[in-house]
Amino acid sequence: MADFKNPNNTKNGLNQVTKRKSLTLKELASELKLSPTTVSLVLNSAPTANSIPKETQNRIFDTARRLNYRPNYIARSLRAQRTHTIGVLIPELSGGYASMVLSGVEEKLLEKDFYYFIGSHRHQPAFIERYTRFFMERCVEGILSIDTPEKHQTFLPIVSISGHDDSKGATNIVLNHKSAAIMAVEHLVNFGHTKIAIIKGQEFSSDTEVRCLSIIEAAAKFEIQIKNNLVSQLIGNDPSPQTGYLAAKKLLESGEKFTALVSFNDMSAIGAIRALKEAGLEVPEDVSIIGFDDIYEAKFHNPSLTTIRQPLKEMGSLGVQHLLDKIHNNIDENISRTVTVEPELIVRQSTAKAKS
Amino acid sequence: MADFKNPNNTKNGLNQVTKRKSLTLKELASELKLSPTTVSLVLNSAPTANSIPKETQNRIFDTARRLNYRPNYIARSLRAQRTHTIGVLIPELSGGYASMVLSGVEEKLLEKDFYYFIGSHRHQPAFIERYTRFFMERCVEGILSIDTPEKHQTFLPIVSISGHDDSKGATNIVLNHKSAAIMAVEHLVNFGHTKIAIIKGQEFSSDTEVRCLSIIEAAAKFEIQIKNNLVSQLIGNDPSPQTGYLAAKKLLESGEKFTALVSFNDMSAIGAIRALKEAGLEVPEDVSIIGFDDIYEAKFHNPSLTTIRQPLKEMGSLGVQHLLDKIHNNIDENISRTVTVEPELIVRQSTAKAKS
DNA sequence: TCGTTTCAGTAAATCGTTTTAGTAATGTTA
DNA sequence: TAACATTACTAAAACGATTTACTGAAACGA
Repeated sequence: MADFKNPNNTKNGLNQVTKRKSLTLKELASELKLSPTTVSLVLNSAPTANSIPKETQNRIFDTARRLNYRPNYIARSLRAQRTHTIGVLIPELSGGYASMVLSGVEEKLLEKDFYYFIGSHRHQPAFIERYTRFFMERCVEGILSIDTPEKHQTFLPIVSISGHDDSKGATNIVLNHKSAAIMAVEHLVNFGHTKIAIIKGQEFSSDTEVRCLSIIEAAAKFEIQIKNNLVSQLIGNDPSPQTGYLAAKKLLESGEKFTALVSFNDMSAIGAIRALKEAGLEVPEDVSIIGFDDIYEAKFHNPSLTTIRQPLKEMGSLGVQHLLDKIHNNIDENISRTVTVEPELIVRQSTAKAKS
Repeated sequence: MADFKNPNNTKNGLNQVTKRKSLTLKELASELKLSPTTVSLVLNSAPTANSIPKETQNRIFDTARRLNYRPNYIARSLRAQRTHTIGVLIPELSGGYASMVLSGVEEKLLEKDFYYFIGSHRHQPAFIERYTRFFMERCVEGILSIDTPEKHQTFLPIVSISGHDDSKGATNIVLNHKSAAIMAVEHLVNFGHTKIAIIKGQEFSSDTEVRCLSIIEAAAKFEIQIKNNLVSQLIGNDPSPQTGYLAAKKLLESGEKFTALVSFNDMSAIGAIRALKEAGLEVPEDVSIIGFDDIYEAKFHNPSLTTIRQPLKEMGSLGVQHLLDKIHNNIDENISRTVTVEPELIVRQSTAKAKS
C-alpha cells in the first residue's frame, strides 16, 4: 500500500521529507536540544547571544547549515513589521524604456538586500489603483512610481521617476528637459534645419508635455517657430513602433513641409522612419530624425538613430537609492525634492545636413 | 513642543493617524463591539457565519468599508500557509522575448488572483541558486522557469518554458522546433537558397542546441548540407543586437560563401544585418535573413524581418495555467508532461530569391 | 559567608490573521 | 418538562519567527 505521508519515498526518505516542507526554528531547536530562543539569538547574532559559548554557537551554525535551515520570511515579516520589499509601478514591462530603468532598480535593490513587486498598469487608472492597494496589503515599505501619473494619497514613502508628483514629500527623479531640448534643436540647427516637426508622446505619458514644450522653447531660442500642424501625437498604448508610424503619417498628410523630426522616443522614431520611407522620403537625406532614450535597437537600426540618451539605468538606481533613504532614515516627509539627471546627445546616421 | 507621536499633525489628526498604520482586525472588531472571530468569519463568508443575522453582517461589511479595512496579507499567509505567489525565473528583463512572455504570465496571473516575483539571473548559476532560495524563503507556491537551465531539486511545482527540464514531474512548454525549422528552411529553399548559414544561440540558452540541430536536420531533408564553418554562435550576455553583429562578422571572416542566414532570434538578426551592410552586402539582395520570435521591432526594421514567430505571450499564459493546475489540483507529481506550441512563419522583406 | 556579577540559557508574549471548539440563551419537540 | 437544536456569538490555539523578561547555577569580591 502506498505511503500517503511520504509520496516521494526513496531510500533516503527522511532527507527528502525534510526538504519537502521546510524546517522550522522549533524543529531545528529540538534537534539541537536547545530552546528556539537560543537558536534564534545566535543565528541573528543578537547582542544577547554574547553569553552563549562559542562551542554552542558553532554547533548551532553547523546544524543550521547541515539541515539547510532558512527562516520563514512570512513569519519574520509579521513579527518585525518589515518586509524588505518595495512596490514598483510602471506602465508596461515591454519596450526598451521599462527594462532599462528596471535593470537599474533591480541591481540597486539586490545590493541592498531588498526586493520588489512590479505592477504594470498599462496606463489604466483602475490598475494603478488596484496595484497600489495590492502593494499596501502586502506591506511594501515604499513605492517607486515610474512614468506613472499618480494621485494615490498613501502614507508610504514614494519616489517617482519621470513622474512630476507635486504632492508634498514626494521625491522626483527627472531629466533635465531644457538641456535635452537644446541639445536636440541645436544639433538640427547646426545642420541647417528650420522646418522642424515634433511627435509628442501619448497624453497619458507624464513626460509628454514638458518634453514638447521644452523643444518649442528651445527652437524659439534659435528663432525657429514650430508650426502647429507640425506637431503630431502618439495615440493608444501599443508599445510597438506602430504608434510612431501613424503619427508620422499624420504629419505627412498635413502637407506642411519639414526637414527634421524630433520624436518622443526611439520606438516611435523607428515607426516614423517607416512611414517616411513609404512616402518616398529618405532618412536622413530628406528628413533628419532624432529619437529619445537610446534603447538597444537605436544603434543597430537602419539608419542608426541619432538620439537623446536618458541615463535610464542610473535613474532607476537613483530612484531606489532615494526611496531606501526615505525608508531607513525616515527623512522629513514634508520636504519635496527633485533630483535632476543629465541627458546626452548621441549622434548617429539618422540626422544630416538639411536639403537646401 | 513637537508631537513626536504624530508628526503629520493636522486638524484632522486622527484620520491621518489611522491611515498611517493600517487598521487591524482587532481594532475593527472593538470598534464594532464584536469579537475578531465574528468579524473574520463574516468578512470571509465562512459557512459558520450563516448563523449571524443579516443585520449584523451588514453592519460589519459597512464598517469595514467605511474604515477601509484590508486584511494584512502577511498575517493571513502565515496562518493559511498560502501566499498566492509564484516565482518567475528569467534570464533578462530586457529585450523583446522576456517582456512578451511576461505579459502573458502577468495577464493570466492577474485573472487568477495570483502574483509573482521575478528573478532575472543573467545566466549566472549563482543567481539562479540565489533566487530559487529566495523564492522558497518567501514561500512561493510554485516556480515558472523561463529559458532557464535549472537543476534545482525543489519540491515545489515547476513548469518550465523553453527549458527542457527532464527531471521527473516537470512540465515543459516547448515550441515545435521541428516544424519551425522546416518552415524556415523550406522558405529559403523555395527561394533557391542552398548555401545556408546559422547563427546559433549562446551556449547557456536552453533552446540553442535543439534549434540549431532542427535546422540542420530540416536542411538535410532538402538535401542541403550546412557547412561547419557556416555555423556561428552568439557569445556573451549582452541583450543588444551586438552579439549578432559579432557572430555575423565571424561568418564573413570565414570566407565561406552563403546566401541565406538563419539567426537565433530577431535581436541577433538585426545585429547581423548591420554586419553584412558594413561588409557591402545587401539584405535581402545578397543575403536573405530569417529571425526568430517576432519582437515588436521586427516589423519595422529596415528591411523588415522575415521571422519565425513563437507564440510567446501564449507560452507565458499556458505556463501559468499549468503551474496553477499543479498547485491547485495537486496533480500527480511524477508525471512529466510536455506541451507543444506551434510556430508561424512571418514573411517580410529580409528574404528574397537567391542570387544566381 | 553573603551579595553581586556573569554565564547559559528558557518561558512567554507578540505580530494579525484564521479556525476549532466551545458557550450561553432561546426555541422546539416528544 | 427534559432533551435537543438552533442562534449568536466568543476564547484560545495556531502559523513561525523575534524579543523581553526572567531563572538557576557558577564565579567572584569583600
